[in-house]
Amino acid sequence: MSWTDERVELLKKMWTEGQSASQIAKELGGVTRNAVIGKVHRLGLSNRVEGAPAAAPAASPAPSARPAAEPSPVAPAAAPAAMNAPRPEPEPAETEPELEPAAARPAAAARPAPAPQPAAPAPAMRKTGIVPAGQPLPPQPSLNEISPETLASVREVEKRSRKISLMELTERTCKWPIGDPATDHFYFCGLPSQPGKPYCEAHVSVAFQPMSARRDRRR
DNA sequence: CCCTGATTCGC
DNA sequence: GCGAATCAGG
Repeated sequence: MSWTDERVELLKKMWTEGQSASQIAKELGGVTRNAVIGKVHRLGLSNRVEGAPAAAPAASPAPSARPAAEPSPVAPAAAPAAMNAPRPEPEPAETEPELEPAAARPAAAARPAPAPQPAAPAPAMRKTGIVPAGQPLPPQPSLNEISPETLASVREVEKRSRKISLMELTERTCKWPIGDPATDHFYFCGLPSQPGKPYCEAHVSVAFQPMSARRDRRR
């Protein structure tokens, strides 16, 4: 493989968007992330600053937070297929890469995760009256069990998700489903999952919640 | 161990 | 110019 104009352009685009070198390499095919990085430097666009820190931080296991206790899963296998039905399209289109690093994950930091109790079964879906494609949706945490901050960060993440298909899921990709499985607008988050967990940081914070937090929020 | 980008240097 | 190997770091 060689650096054709097209490939270079895709490289530039993805790098500008904040994609990691490995993701770019995967997309291009036939090159390693080293090749991508090398090319990036030779092109002189190494300075990726200027409001585009997107790349999923491949976070290292937080040492201080989350001691020994594991939070109780809200609905591990269940899918939050349609968090709220009125949502039209998750499509970010070709808009600005508008990003805010710090604000993107406030909820995760704000959840110390105390000792968990046995998880209660996921509550049945609230009567919203909207069933997009005829098929019943899987059980999912109701909206009033998710803190507004967490919800907001999740929505942000979903805009930035890699939108991968079932076949593209691996051990280390977030398996959080987005959209309605019965429609064309269905995909998986695909961002790097937390080590040992099926979801990325943001979705872990929704799926795994301490009982106390859930109790406090329940109505 | 997973990942990130940066640098070096033989080709 | 290219990119594997290596380095430094989260």
